[in-house]
This record gives sequence, C-alpha cells and structure tokens, in this order.
Amino acid sequence: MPELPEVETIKNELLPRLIGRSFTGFTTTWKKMVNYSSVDDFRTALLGRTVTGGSRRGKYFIMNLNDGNNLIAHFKMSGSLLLNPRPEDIERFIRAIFDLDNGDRLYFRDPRKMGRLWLVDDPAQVVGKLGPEPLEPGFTPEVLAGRLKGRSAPIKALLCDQTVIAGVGNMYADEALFSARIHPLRSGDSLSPAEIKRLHGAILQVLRAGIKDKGASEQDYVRPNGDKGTAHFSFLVAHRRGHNCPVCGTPIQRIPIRNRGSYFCPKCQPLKP
DNA sequence: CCCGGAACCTGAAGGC
DNA sequence: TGCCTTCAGGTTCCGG
Repeated sequence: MPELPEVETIKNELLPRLIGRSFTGFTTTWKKMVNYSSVDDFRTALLGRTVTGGSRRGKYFIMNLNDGNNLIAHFKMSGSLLLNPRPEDIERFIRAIFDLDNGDRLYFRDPRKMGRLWLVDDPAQVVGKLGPEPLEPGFTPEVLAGRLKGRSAPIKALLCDQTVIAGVGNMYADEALFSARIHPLRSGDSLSPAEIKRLHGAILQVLRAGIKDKGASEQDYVRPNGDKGTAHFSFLVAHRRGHNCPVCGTPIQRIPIRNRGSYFCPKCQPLKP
C-alpha cells in the first residue's frame, strides 16, 4: 500500500535510471488506468519525450518531460513500477509497459487495477488540492493545528485525508497515533496543543523511519528492483492483529474507521484521558 | 463546506 | 475439497 515513504523510495530509486531516457513504446492491458482522451493519444503524446527530472507530491510520482508535460503515476493500493524485472515478478498483473530508448523496460504491475497514469502540462491539475508536505520545513505543529481546527471527524480519518496533509495513509496514520498516544476516534478539534505537538513529531518520525527502511511491504508493494521494503518489521500496531502492545502488553484492538482497519492500544491511547 | 458510507478492484487467508 | 466471508485501502462520488 504505497504511502509517502513507499512513493519516495520509488522516486529515489527510479529517477536516476530514467533521467535522460526517452520513451520509445507504451502498451497497456487496462485502458482505465490511463487518464487521457485515449490510450492512442496518450502514447502519441508520450513517445519521443525525454525525462528531465521528477519529484514526489503526496503519494503521486511526477516525471517531468522535455516538452513541458508531466507523466504522473499513482499506485493506489497495489501498484508498483518495476525496471527490467525478474521474469518471475511479471508473470501476472502487468497492466502497462513503458519502453525506453536504451532498451530498458518499465512495468506497471497492479493486481487490483486501481493505479492511474496522467499526462498533463501542469501537475496542479492532478495534485493541486493536496495538503502540506509533512516532511517539508513549512509543516510545523502550528500548521497541523490549523488544518485540524474546526474539524469534528476522527483524527484517524483526517490524517488519511490528502487535502488535510499529503502522503499519510492508513498504516502510517496508525503508527503515528500510537506513538503520540492519541485514540484514532478522537475528533480533530478536540486535540490539545500538546497532543498536536506530539502528533506532529510522531508523523515526522514514522515517515522518516519508513523512508529509511525503503517502505513497508506488508502487502503488494515492492521497490523498482523487485526487492521488498522492511519498514513493516518496525510497525508497533499497524496490521498487528493478535499481537500485544509493545509498551503495556494490552492486546492490540482493531476497529473500522471510514471502512479502514484501525489498529491501536486501548490502554496507551485512551478515548477519555 | 463537512461528514460518512458506497463503489471501484481482486487476491489471500481463514472458517466450516 | 470447496465455498463463503473477511480483510487489504487510496481515491472519488454521492446523499444528508
């Protein structure tokens, strides 16, 4: 489930291999993944263009092209980009293939068919509504407080809302809330300044740890070379069904919030202080 | 605008 | 063995 650390890893490991390359072919077996007038138009607009740079915004991977356009990918739950993959990694679920001018091939693998591609002149057409980047210097506890002010929704839902803060998803939201000792059902505007400061620090800590470990391969996510990330081995509550809290030993609880599994420790993260 | 729930997707895993 | 249910969840859409 690629969230900020996973997409950051994909960007870091792929861009050096893509910059200076131009596209010589594009095929897809799942037309709905191409957000464009048609697959043929998309291919025509892409072929011959050279990658000049790129970046990550939230969970989106942006590749700049030499004609001023931008190729943007979103991996949703199960997507990954594989460069010159091992044959056993592409036996199933390949939804698109990019051919590059040096003979390299980039495969978009996506079992659940939810990943998407865009080709736009202004990235804001795709990422324009995203909230602040949590790892940039401008993201302070005060900024977080401002984003939560007046919001009655559960803090867990707000952390996963990309217009509130960009890049945090279900796994890292659970980890950050555990680290900050905040119950996921607490309403956003009920958090004290001290709790918001703890939460701010926890978000930075869990995202940085995730990047250091090249992302979490709890499920389908793999790095562009096919290797798995290791961040999930450090998770304290996320997905840890049947485990006990590493701090107090209380069984980890799971409740659905917005139809997403939320894992937390009911003792360390009390609903009522 | 805000909130919550459904829909899109399909494979893995567990129960019976 | 095989059928059924649950779980995985990022984003968009829709009704209240």
